[in-house]
Amino acid sequence: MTPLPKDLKKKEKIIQAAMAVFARDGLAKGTIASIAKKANIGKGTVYEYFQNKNTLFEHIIYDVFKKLLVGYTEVADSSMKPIEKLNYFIDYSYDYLDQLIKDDQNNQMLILTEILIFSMRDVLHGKSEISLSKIFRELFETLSPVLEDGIKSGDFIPMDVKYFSFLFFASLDGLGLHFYLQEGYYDSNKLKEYTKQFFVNGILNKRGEK
Amino acid sequence: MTPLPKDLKKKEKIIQAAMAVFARDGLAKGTIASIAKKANIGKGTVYEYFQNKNTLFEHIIYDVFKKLLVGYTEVADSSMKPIEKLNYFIDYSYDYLDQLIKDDQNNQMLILTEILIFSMRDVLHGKSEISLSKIFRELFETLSPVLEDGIKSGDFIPMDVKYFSFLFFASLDGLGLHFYLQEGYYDSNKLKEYTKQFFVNGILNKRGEK
Amino acid sequence: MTPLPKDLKKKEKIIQAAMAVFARDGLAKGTIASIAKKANIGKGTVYEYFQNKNTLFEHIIYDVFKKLLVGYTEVADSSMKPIEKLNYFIDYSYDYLDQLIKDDQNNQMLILTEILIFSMRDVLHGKSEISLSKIFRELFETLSPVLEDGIKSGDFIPMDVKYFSFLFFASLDGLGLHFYLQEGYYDSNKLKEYTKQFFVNGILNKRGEK
Amino acid sequence: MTPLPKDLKKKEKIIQAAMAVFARDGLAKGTIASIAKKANIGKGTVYEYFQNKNTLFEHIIYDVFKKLLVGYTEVADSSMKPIEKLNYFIDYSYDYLDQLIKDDQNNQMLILTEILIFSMRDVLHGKSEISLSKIFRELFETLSPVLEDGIKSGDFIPMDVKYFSFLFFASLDGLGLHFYLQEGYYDSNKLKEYTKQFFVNGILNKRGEK
DNA sequence: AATGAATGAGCTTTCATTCAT
DNA sequence: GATGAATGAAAGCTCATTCAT
Repeated sequence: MTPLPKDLKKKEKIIQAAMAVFARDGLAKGTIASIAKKANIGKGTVYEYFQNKNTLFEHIIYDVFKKLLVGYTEVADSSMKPIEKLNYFIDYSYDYLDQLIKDDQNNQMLILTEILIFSMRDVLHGKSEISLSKIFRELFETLSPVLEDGIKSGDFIPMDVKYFSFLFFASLDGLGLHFYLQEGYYDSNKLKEYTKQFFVNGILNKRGEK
Repeated sequence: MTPLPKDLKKKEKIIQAAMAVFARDGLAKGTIASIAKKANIGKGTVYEYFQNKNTLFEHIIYDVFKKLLVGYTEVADSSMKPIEKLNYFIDYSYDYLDQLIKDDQNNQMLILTEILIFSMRDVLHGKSEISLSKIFRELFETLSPVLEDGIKSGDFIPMDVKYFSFLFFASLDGLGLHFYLQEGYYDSNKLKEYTKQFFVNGILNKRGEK
Repeated sequence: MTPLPKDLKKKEKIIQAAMAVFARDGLAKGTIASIAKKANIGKGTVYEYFQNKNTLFEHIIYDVFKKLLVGYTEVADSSMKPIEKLNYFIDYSYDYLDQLIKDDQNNQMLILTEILIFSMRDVLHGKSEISLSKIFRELFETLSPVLEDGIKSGDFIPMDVKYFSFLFFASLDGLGLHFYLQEGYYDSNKLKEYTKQFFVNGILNKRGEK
Repeated sequence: MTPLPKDLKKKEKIIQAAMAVFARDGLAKGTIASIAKKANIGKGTVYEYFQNKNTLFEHIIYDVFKKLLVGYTEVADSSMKPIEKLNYFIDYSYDYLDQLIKDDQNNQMLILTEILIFSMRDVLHGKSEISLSKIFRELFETLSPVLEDGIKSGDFIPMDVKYFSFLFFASLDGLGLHFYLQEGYYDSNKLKEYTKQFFVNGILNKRGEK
């Protein structure tokens, strides 16, 4: 692979530093100064790469979503059967969650929540350039083709895939948030099994049961 | 009804104003000045009732949870059958959500999210007096006795009520958050039905089906 | 003795409380609120007895000086011989100092310094009603008649009593201040002896020495 | 002479401005805003050079003491005889006092008093990093070697140099304070002579008088 | 391109003082 | 007379952003 051009590398370094800082201190309390320090660059340099603090955060959002999209799309595009895919969506989500929570350095879980509230505030004030709710929907709908396949093949019961996808991701997000908040009070594997019980069994077409 | 004593009224007025401001601007960006202005009082008066900004926010948290707890506890304590209660938990939640979303004045949905992120940050830094994760669990566990009754009566399949309660509330929270974020892109009634399909049907003991 | 009228008693109580607070926190940082609390009265009541914070402090100054004046005047008016009186001025001063320093409650030493700096600032801005430098001179000049007597009787060498009085009190003040500041690093009795050596011996008319 | 590097110059400028402001208004009432204005810089810039208001004042203390120490040490290290040195200590002090009083711009006399009360308060609360009473003692003890020399050479009577040094400086400080307070009511030269009479004659070993 | 010194708007918080009760 | 709730001016301090180097 060709190495990233120097500029991109520095841009990436700033984003990484900013994620760590915003996660620790929040978007409002996190300062450009500490981001610059963490990135080992000058304060002014941040402004060479990003218009302002908000823009920087929007780039973080973009980055986070890109990574999420790639991950879920890979699962959706894999050669597994629909049922396996759906199970894998859940496994993948819980693994991802575990990984986010373990990432003490960057506290990505908090970044996700900052993104959430930033997006909600954006709905209210509508200041940012990009439509954040649309980006969320894009993510949700990585599940839709899987569901459609499953319905076609008769594995899943008929349903509105748009709604199920939303239900699936929104629920998982809530679960992730509160799981983090409860700091190991609940067992991740047990939750995963319950989640599968509802979301996978809930739409399985139990043909053998007739 | 006897009116609230004058100071309680003013304290309440401040909390209402603060909720509106924090919802609109966030905890960090929302200023005491604008809270005071919205409450039609002097800046200094806020400090007569609350030690500082954070304490004020913690009072809001307390208020919000109290209201939630009372609501769900009432449902749990009602004379309905377990299945009806579970359904009603969902109906109640969606009604509550609708009401929160419609409350343009106070944007309570955003307050809930601010509470969420405040709590998560609290897990990270552990500064506040009260254990916020415990308060959340208290809320979750309003559902537990309902589930236990249902299991005893044979209406529900055996399950770990602690986990199901968590799964239920955490998912509903995620759904609420993203439903707000999507601003009517999804239909609330359709979502409600789907939610019931998974959470109610998912634990029904289908005796008649053999 | 007839008891003080109720008002005077309360005025006195406020002054006592104010002295304690100003000594501990300084004139600028000491608050009316804490004075009122210490005096067990309402904040507003302070303003019934004193126009404002500065006036209150000026009353303290007046009180402190009155006490000092009375003390030194008593010594000056006593039936001792001039040499004994001069010695006693020093003894009295050191005893007073000891007492001030031991008064942990009120830290009167700090009050004296606050008065000093208040007076100096007054010289600069000239805001207060009373001439503070004149009040200091009044205090200084309690020593003058003693000196004049001593000169007349031939006990003391001829000198400008006005200057010696100033020298005497100003030096003692400096000694008191720095003695307090050094917190027992120097021994009070040893200092007292040195002080006598300079100030008493320094003006003795050593007739027997020829 | 090479000019000070730019930042040292600005740091110095801030200290000068702060001295003027604190002298005029006191440490508590003097504001960062007025310091910045006097130094022709922005408010925030003050915080680029000093952590906070107290730290700034501590730097002033350090500066003032350094200057005093250098001055008295120079006298002590000069090639004069002990008696001359002692006389010169007094002359130097009165000259310094004259100069402080004449410095209308900075009112250094008031700064010294602010330092004094700051130090006393520090004894009470013990917040500052540096031991202020120790710094005062360092200053006092610039006189000690002079006295020791004089005793060895037989010029001075035997005495505890530590105590005499304290007595000397503490008295001079008191004299300075009250001289300032009396605004020319007393004549500086006459006071100087009296001071010499007590402090120099007081310890002279009058060998020829037998 | 990279920097960090400089800045002032803007924040939280304190508190002397007022005044209705 | 006594009170303390209410207030807003005023302060210390922070930090996003700019800009000369």
